[in-house]
Amino acid sequence: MALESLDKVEILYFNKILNSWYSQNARDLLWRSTKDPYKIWLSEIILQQTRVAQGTPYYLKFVREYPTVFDLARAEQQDVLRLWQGLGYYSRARNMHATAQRIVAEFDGLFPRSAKELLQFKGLGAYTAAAVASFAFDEVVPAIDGNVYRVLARIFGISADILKPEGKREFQRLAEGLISREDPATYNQAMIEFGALQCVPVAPDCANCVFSDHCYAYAHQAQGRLPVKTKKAKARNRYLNYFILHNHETLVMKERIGKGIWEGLYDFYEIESDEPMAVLDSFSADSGLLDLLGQGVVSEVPKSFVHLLTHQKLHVQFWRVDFREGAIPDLPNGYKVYPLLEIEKLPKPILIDLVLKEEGLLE
DNA sequence: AAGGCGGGGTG
DNA sequence: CACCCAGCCTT
Repeated sequence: MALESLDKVEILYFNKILNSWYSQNARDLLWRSTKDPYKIWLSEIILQQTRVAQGTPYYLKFVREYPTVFDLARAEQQDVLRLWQGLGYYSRARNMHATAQRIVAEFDGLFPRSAKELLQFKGLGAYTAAAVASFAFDEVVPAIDGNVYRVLARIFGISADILKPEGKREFQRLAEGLISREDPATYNQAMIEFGALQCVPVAPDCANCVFSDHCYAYAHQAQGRLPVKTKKAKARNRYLNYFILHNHETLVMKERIGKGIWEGLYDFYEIESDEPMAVLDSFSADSGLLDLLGQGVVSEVPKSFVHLLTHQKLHVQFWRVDFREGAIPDLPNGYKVYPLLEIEKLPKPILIDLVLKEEGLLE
């Protein structure tokens, strides 16, 4: 479709095609059959940068464990993180918890009804605020996520960078013109669904698309280069050495404090370097560790893993260090001894959880 | 404006 | 292997 000549008739035509497609192809997703703003908000936070298939089990767990915003607000942050474990981007869980507490304390548990008001809460950005206001309260605001950017860029041939503010404004203007005034919620759901099912990132089936006669990208074979997104830096390497200090019934762990990956989660005694290093070199950087190892028994050869994050490539080695009877001595600040039975309750990076299970220290 | 933040699926 | 995913926050 030609963007310059977009008029009322074309907008109506666009919505007619989109609605028709959606009525025949929409998936039956749990959070679509409710108008409860709490559940809609919960689903949107979980689905940020997360596929439906991956997020659905977590949505079910959270709705069961915390059926209302009051239940979530009352929970301990550690329990919320534990339920979130494995989903990634853990700041989402911390922000969601803080927002639930604000909604209860300042708004009697009632979500404000406009996207503009919803933006004040942690974890609610432009997309999520619009999604909640539209889905729960039928506000006429376009919810533009990665799917929608892709659909708009391709059909209308827009080459503005979707990661830059200027580009976002251009898509925002276009979407504000397209959105249905009569049923904005269905319009938003349909756009997102169309991007997720039909106008997919790689190798879309354009020959069998309801917009094939009107799509700029199909006409110009530009599907591969639209939308335009500036590239992100390559992942940097990090080298983590973990020592699993334990005896028969206890295990040493620490909470990750402050900025960086896995904030608020628990892992083991750790030594890190920016380069691959001989194990002995790492020890010399930590005299306390030498003392500890001297009093324990390094019971297994190291196990190594490569754990990929979007922005970091972690090269991780684990050692088991067994202490016989009695206490594990002289731990540095932050490290604590936990009974094995309590380890299960702690929120942990998925890699740490995996190793604990492999080592038979956790069910 | 740029960088940081998880984990899993797909070709 | 690269690329992507119902983005947001901090600096």
